[in-house]
Amino acid sequence: MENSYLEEFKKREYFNQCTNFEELSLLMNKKKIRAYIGFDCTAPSLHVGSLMQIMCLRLLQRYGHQPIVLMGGGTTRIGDPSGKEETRKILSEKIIEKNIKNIEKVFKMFLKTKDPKTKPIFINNYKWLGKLNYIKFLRDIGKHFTINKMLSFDSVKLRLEREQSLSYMEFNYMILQAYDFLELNKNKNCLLQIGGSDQWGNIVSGVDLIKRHLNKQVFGLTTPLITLASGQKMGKTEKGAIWLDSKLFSSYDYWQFWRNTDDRDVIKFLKFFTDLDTKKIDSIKSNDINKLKILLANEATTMLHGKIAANKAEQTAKSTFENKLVGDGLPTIKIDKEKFDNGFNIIDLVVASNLLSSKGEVRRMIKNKGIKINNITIEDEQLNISLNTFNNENNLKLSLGKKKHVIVKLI
RNA sequence: GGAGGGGUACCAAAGCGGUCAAAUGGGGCGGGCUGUAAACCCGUUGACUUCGGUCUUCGAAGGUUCGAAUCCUUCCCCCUCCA
Repeated sequence: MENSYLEEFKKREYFNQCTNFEELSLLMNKKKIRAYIGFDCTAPSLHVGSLMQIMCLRLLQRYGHQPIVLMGGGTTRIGDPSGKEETRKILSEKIIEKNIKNIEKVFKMFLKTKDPKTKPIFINNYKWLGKLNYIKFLRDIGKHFTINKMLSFDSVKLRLEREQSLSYMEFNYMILQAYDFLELNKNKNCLLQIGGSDQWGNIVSGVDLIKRHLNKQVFGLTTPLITLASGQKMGKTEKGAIWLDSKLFSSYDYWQFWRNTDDRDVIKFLKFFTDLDTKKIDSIKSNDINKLKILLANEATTMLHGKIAANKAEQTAKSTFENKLVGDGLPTIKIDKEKFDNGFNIIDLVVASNLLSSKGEVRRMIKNKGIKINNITIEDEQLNISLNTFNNENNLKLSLGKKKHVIVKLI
């Protein structure tokens, strides 16, 4: 009988490959296990590109297993060569520490932390990588790796084929990741590593290493690369990453991100990024795709920012888009009342609101009919905004295009 | 170590003494259509401007010239071939 966790894992289409699916299924039926996913600490937070991995851990908890969140504090000091065109920049230790703290917060939003049996274990691989003894490491661990095999991994092969340089440091990344798994197995009895499909080689290396070094069987499981209808990669838009951190990306924007999902991706996203029952999702035949998008936005936002923030985002969106009113969840900027005494030039106002950063850009936008005040398109760049443009609550809605709005408030 | 090729805006790529703030494509942004979607069409894409212009930008620093992304010198980086 297929294990229920793995069954749902497949239903949600998280499944890509497994080192030994049948055995893993048997094991997970027999007992609750610990599984880990490693996260890179290069950035100050995680973005939606890591969301599927987070959801895997969340799912683990729902079935009574315990997730281990491995922070790559040590490996971040090296840089994974996988798929990268160039050598990564090496970050300072201080920044890495700061990043780790911030990233942990993300997990505390997505994962339940009360139940001692399933609460996430946070661990930083710098703990062991930082004090490795080179000679000892080569003798104990290095002997299990052959260069022949290492050269055959895609991450290495691609770099060599393109004749791009691959430093010895980066070349060692997979050994270190394999060693992480070994450490987690020895000290935390971790039996499974999950990761994105690009991690397959590294994961298999860990499974092999544990087999050879401890003669124990452990497992690896990978998730597919998410392909968007638009052909882009999940998580990074041209404007920047969709951060899982309200300081870097507001809950309103986060809600908007999901609300604006491509029609073709909606069902997929509901499976990937919500807890909604897969049967229910499959049975949805809503001819109103926009309702589904709102559902998706609410579910996804609630998970990260909480129900209150999600509701507020929905209400704000409703009043700004449907009723064209001033939604009070919109970002607000405050400006001294006196500055409007002689009128405040529209161009300066847009710049002051941070909607745009250069005056030339504002002029262009005005020419293109992209700037509105209280839903009225601005035609004249000489326009001065006076106090009577504000409503009784001393507010004014300034819009750039259809989707970006700020409230200017007098103080 | 030797011989060549190259570094141009967000990316790719043209330009190879003035007419170059720099063709073209992609991307981005705005408008139209729509459903806060997609596709499509249009505009726009260095900064400041009293809209006359002014300033900064073609790997870095110098130089030649009335004038340089374009020519010369030095330096840095990348690639290809040979050892």
